[in-house]
Amino acid sequence: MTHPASNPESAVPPAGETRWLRVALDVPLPGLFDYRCDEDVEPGLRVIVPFGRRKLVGVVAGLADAPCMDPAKVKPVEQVLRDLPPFSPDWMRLASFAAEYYQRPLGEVMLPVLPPPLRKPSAYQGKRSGLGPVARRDAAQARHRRKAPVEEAQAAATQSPVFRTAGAQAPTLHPEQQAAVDAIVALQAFKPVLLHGVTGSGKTEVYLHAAQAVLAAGRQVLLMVPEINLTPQLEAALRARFEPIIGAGGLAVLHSGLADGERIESWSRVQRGQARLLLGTRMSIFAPMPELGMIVVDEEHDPSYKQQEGLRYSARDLAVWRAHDRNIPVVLGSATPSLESWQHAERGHYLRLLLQNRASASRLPDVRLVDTRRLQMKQGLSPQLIEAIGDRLARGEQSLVFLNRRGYAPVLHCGSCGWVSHCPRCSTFTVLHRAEGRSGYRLHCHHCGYQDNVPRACPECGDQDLLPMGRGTQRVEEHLAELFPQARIVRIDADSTRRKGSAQALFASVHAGEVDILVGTQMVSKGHDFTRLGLVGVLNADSILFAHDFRAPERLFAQLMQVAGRAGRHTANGEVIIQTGYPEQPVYQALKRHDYAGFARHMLQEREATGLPPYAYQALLTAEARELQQALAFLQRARDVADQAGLPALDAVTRYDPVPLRVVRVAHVERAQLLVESAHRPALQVFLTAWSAWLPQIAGEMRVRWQLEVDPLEI
DNA sequence: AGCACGCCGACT
DNA sequence: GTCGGCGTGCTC
Repeated sequence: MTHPASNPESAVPPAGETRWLRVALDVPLPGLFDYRCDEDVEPGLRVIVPFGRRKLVGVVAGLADAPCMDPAKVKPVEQVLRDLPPFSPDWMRLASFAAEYYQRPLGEVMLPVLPPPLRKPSAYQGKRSGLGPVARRDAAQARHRRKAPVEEAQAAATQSPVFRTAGAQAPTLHPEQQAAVDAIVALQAFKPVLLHGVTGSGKTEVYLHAAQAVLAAGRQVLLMVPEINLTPQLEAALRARFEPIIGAGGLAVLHSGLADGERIESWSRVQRGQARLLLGTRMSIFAPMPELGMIVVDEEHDPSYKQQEGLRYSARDLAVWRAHDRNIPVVLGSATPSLESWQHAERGHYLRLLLQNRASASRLPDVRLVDTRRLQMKQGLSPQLIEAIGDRLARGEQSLVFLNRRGYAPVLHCGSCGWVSHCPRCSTFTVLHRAEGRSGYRLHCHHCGYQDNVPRACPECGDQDLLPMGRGTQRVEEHLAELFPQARIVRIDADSTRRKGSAQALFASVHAGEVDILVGTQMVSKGHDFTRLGLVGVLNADSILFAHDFRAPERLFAQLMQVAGRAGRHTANGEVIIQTGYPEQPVYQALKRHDYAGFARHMLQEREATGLPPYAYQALLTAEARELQQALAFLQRARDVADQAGLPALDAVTRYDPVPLRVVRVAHVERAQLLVESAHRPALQVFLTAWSAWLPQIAGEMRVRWQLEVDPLEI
């Protein structure tokens, strides 16, 4: 490159022609980066820029009159990408808010949310790249449509015949649903709506009717769901319902399971306004939607809305922010709302709409608590549950046995010396697994993926009598097969569905009535409407209740309510049997009464008394190092800095002591954390902003990896 | 985070 | 003699 001073008239245009750009790049450095450019560039466009020895795609965050550094050191933009319209100001505001709120550089928000090829310079440079991935995809689409319009129309017509015939007409709503739709449609501005509907009450129909009104008014709709892979039914239903209104390209889908090309297509169609309805997982909160008119967050309490790596955002919280920013309604739906949302509704900040009745006119299932303390259990199954499963079998109905623990047994144990199987890389026990599809057992670590053969004898004392302790889904499945040899049993968990498409196939066999007893982890609790399922049995619920943090009861309630909701949707007398050693616990008593409101009231009182969320706002600093001591020392210094450096809002922020994580070591890395908390969100925010400026240098000196998580879900 | 430069052990 | 370990320094 020619130096401007040595050769002013060649490489560098006249001073008046140079634009100074402030560019967001995906690098862990604070702030924006200056570049010069001699074409007209609007904020929101992507550019390819040189950065050190590599090239990066960045987003133009703004223009400046002058660079923030020596102009001679400012490099020129290599290429301005115009394959998509510039990101709109509201998209830029959303990204800026997320960056500030979650304490990360803007580029670490803007770039990772793009479909991967849109942020790779190599997709635009080199002989095969043509005009870039968007143009290539557009061309391929056009070719495809020219070549095979007939086949495509036929494929669309034959696809999911059930929904096509049944779904194109919107079903009539019952009065509660109609009232909810009317209330939502009447909103002309920002207003969060908490749609509290029992399982099976037809929340989805409310979303669809409300969406239809927004689409008819010419605006776009974002519908977020916790997981999309398990519910292709919803996509098919949306297609059938809305394609007549918004056309074949009017629906787009966005989730991490899509191939790059598919993601580019959805992204570009919504950004250009061609797609009018976007169905997606949490990542779709960052989709550019220039005419967004409503956001729906289905199952808003679901922890999947919290991103657990990189930028740890809550898609639900961002949905509320984005709706506020755009002054549009946002609908949060759940049978078991998060306590945060419930409290907003209690205070009148959110409009609460209630659906109390099941749409299919079936009753809610009876919930029975079986006190396991006074019972002779058979392999973890109470006599009551065994009898109930037998009854359902005799009536030709299905039963679901829910157990949140996969594998055969949680641990292998030596009866003579007390040795238990453990992971050499982690501070965890290894879980005994029966090999899928083969005979024999293996030991698995659920934290790092380590696997080992089962030792013939105890590594400590040589005793040969090693026994599995406790039980997981595999062992329960095995025992049920012994108890009910005539029953057709299927197990659905992360192990039995590892192969791609196998989950689909297993669920299909359940739906087809080819299964009598279904054994599964939480995978089975989401979304599925099993028509012949009459009984749900819950094993080992207590372990969820006591093993975790202060949100455990809330999560357990939601999970059990959801799994209980699988029972008796279409059968006459659905029943749920919960085996517990603590039937008097409020969470179980509330479940028995189907009393979310009572449970929430109790929990909120407890949270208020103990000063926990939603009465406090939290942030968690986590450190990772080879030795726990390093991690703790880093956190202690971070805390000392907070205490001594005169940070803002100090008196409004509680700093706790650094503590090791519950599972200290994972894959030879030891972890600790430090909690900070405030009753005032803005106070916590100003504190965090000042505090986090100190952290990189401390961590650099102490050679520790760290991350700061705002509004952590688990502590 | 990358990616390079830079100074010390086991290989053709 | 080199290939390669990862320590540390920089990126508009």
